[in-house]
Amino acid sequence: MKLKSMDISATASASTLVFDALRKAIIEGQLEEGEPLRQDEIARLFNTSRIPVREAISRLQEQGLVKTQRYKGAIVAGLSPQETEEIFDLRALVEPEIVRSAVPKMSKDQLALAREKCAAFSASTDPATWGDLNREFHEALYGASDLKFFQEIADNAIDRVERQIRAQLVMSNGMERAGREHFGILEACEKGDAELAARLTKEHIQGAKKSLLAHLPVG
Amino acid sequence: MKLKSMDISATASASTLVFDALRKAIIEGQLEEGEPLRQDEIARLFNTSRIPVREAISRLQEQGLVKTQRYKGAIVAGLSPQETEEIFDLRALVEPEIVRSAVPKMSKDQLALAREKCAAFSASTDPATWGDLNREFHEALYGASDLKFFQEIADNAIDRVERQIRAQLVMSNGMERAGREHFGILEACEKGDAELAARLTKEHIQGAKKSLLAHLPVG
DNA sequence: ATAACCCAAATTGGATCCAATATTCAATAT
DNA sequence: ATATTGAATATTGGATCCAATTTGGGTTAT
Repeated sequence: MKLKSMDISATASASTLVFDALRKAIIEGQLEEGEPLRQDEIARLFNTSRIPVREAISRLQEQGLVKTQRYKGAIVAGLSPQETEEIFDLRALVEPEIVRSAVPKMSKDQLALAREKCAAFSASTDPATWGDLNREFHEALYGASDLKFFQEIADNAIDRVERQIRAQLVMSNGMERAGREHFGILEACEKGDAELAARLTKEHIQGAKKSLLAHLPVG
Repeated sequence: MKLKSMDISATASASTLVFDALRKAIIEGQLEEGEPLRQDEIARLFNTSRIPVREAISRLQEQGLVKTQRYKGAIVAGLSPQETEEIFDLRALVEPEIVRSAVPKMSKDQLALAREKCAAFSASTDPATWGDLNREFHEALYGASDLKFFQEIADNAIDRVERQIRAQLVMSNGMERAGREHFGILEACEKGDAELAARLTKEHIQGAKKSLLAHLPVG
């Protein structure tokens, strides 16, 4: 009998590793907005040449996470208040559709996972983990949806405002409100009420946007 | 007095040139779905090395226009009927919002341009130009909107289904219907009726989707 | 002292070369 | 005849080197 072919190694290419690491560093705020990305420095950090670094940077640019200028290099992209607002509007348009399509397809296991993530988020007292836990809850909710392009867009939109989301969570009662709203969305999913879940998701995002804009320079 | 530094040349980088050329070739259907992109061959075509080609391909992959496999290279990405349907659903969600936001901001000149593009589309008898003219009309409509992320998404979505759009236009009465609907949308814009323009845009996209799916293998 | 200028250092863009992997096809065993 | 093996070829991934451009500091003229 023949053995099943299984990719033991599954080693990603160097450019992908660099891409993932830089993306993570940017959305987590370890690299500040406007900070230049020096190819040579990054290459040394990852023990590679500049070739994979350049490929990673060009992909990051395509995702809007960095901006590059010819012969001047790449810097971490930032968002104006208007741009931030637009991204939240985009999320408020797209993500309710993802939830609506996901609700009728959620399995017991997926609901259990979502409930677990919801609880973990509400229980966490370490601000450093809030961003990840928030995202894990939303991903658990969206996982049952088969709208993969919608999810791509939501993922990228969240990437771009991840820093603002984290700021919003630590703000005033941001964490408490998010926890409450998550629970409401989860309950709607458990009841199988796709319309309600979609509406609450939209309100959740719009609420986050409002509370964020209220604390922004221009408003 | 010193001269202002102005980029006379404004020469784009080789990777950008390759990227633009490949993107154009893919969405226009000159490169067929599934066709492999050989780095060496493309490099020779553009008189460059493979480095800029690889950068271009990685950006195309990020946009979903090609798929790559490690050590196997890139092929032109295709869409299943389900994926095509999802992209049209995404367009039907996003593009009406762009039009809605654009209507109150349209200048006389922009309206005149849109009318011109609308007429050019309806008047054209050369199927090879229909895709471009269709796109130019929509871009003229969307131009006044300041929702740049929404437009990025619409542009990419249209890129991915450009081949299907072209097919839809040459199908049965696709061209005639599109011309009529374009005119309706334009009239709503000229009246300043943003709601109507948005609704007609949504129906325009949903109609194109339906007529496309009706002629697709699976349906 | 200040502004214009010029040259060296830093940085990016691209070309060439080498390594790793996949593919093809002929040779061989069953 | 068919399946398997293995070497030759093709192709991609990455490293190193060179060219083009920007940047920063020192020099000089006013």
